[in-house]
Amino acid sequence: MQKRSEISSGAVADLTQATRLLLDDFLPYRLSFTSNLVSEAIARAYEALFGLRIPEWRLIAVIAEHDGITQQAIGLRTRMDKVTVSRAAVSLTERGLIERRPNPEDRRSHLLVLGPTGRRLYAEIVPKALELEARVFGAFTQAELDFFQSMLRRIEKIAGS
Amino acid sequence: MQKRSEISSGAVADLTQATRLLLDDFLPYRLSFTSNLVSEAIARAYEALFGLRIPEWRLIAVIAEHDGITQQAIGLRTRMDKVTVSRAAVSLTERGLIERRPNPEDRRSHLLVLGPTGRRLYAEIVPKALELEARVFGAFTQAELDFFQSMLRRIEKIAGS
DNA sequence: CGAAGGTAGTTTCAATTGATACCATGCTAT
DNA sequence: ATAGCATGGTATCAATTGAAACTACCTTCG
Repeated sequence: MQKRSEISSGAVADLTQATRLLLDDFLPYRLSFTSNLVSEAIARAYEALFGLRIPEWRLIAVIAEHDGITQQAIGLRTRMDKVTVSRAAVSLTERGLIERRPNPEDRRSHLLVLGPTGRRLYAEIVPKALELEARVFGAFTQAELDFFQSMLRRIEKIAGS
Repeated sequence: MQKRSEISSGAVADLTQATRLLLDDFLPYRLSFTSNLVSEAIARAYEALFGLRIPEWRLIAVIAEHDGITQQAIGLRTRMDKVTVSRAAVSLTERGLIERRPNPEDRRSHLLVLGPTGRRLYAEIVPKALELEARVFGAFTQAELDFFQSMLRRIEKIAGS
């Protein structure tokens, strides 16, 4: 397969060249493509195993890691819309997985904590999540994974500003 | 920041450990997070610059690269839903950017080609797209980018089956 | 104080998405 | 040939999403 020339070089000049095969090597596209593939697989698994949708699972994870966090802090951290966070929080509360405690410092907000049931569920989820991760990323060396992680974070820094 | 242990090792055993900081280093999450960040930036730019949504821009790119492709082939190649492809094709036809020729080999399908206007637009889009790409990925060396690409493709192979 | 403006979270609504059903055409086997 | 099943593409509908308006509370400043 032919390779596109370097991104930052003057590759653009030769339109005939650029006209062929832009999309396949276009990194934003490639990244989105791969991410969707992985996300779909994960989403299906969570839905089937625990009846959780992605935002719900993320809330559980974040709350488990940061007990008593507020919804808006979750939004900041995960970049989920506050509406999405709100809906997931309501749904998880209804299912008895999390509790919303009043925030003594600000009565507009709630502090979210896992209830006993939620904590138990989380303990079930974690190994399963790692297993799913390993199914996709288990074939790579630790060095490759570290590098991949660090690249993702560098990209985030650049794109997120 | 504490680092999670290796994926494929028995890290799961220590729940106290796993209970902290699962999400931030969880690769499917990280991947989706980064991808969304980049996609949003790109989508905004295309919308603002050319009035194109992502599926439409993808169609244009694929058609430019594969003149006379059918909708279903586009769906296969890009993993876009056939409904999404259909809508984008209709919209682009209405805007006079592409033409749908009858397929002599199968009267159910159309062969999509860029019209003159579409071709001109594509010629404008390409350099802009490369520029956007460079804005996010320009800080990396070619070796890093190649490696990143190849990892994405390996991940696709594993997750896409 | 209390008016003015800001923020946490929810509700509402419109847009986007994808599953499903559907139509027209194509293919295969009798 | 034609009956029966498969496929390209479109239409319909229900679910998901996020923008904007709204409510309740908080903060600042005259």
